[in-house]
Amino acid sequence: MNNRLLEIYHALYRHFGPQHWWPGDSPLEVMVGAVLTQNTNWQNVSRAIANLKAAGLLSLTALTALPVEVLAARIRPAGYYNLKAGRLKNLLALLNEKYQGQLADFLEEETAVLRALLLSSKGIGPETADSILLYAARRPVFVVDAYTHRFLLRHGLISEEDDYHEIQDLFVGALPEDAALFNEYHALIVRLGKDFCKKRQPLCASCPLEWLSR
DNA sequence: CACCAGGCAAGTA
DNA sequence: TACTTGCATGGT
Repeated sequence: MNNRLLEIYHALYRHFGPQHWWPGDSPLEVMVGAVLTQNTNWQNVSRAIANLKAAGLLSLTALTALPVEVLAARIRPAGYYNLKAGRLKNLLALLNEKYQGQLADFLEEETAVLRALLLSSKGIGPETADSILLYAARRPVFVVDAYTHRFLLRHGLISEEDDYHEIQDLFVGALPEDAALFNEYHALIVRLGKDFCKKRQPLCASCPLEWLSR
């Protein structure tokens, strides 16, 4: 029934080509970006990360030493800056207290352990945790975001009440457990969302997945 | 001008 | 348990 999901992947890949995600030069940058992009346009997140880089602050020690108010000021363009500065501090505290600031050790933990640790940090929910697992730790974990939910709903592949884990299991059940595939698939879904599946456009006239509804 | 964007947690009933 | 609300900037 649901190897539609594999067909969809191939259709998206044919249409858009590889997306080269995640935009981030290091695992730390990916983790910071994952928090900053919560309910926020990536363009705004880029500015915030550029600010941190320009100030030489994109390291675990520098961010740890930085007062939370100063961190908030630097990530201002990403929106919710007070909230997100606190969330980043929570994550830094976890790394410092349980892993002595050794990010590499943290990222080598078993996937289930890593996920539980991330979720225990206040401000990291399922999507942010899974983004970090996939894009920073390179684990075969499928990320479900607002775009994923919307395009599946719009094409009648899920119902309103399906939650995060049910949608995630659809993909995991239908696809080979391959981190590179999950990475590309999620990136392609976001690309589809930006180009064809916005909230405003009721139905995608020139959508590359037009064949689905027949 | 209104509405939207790679969410999450806390408050209410 | 099931809604609702706060958080905030920059683009369309």
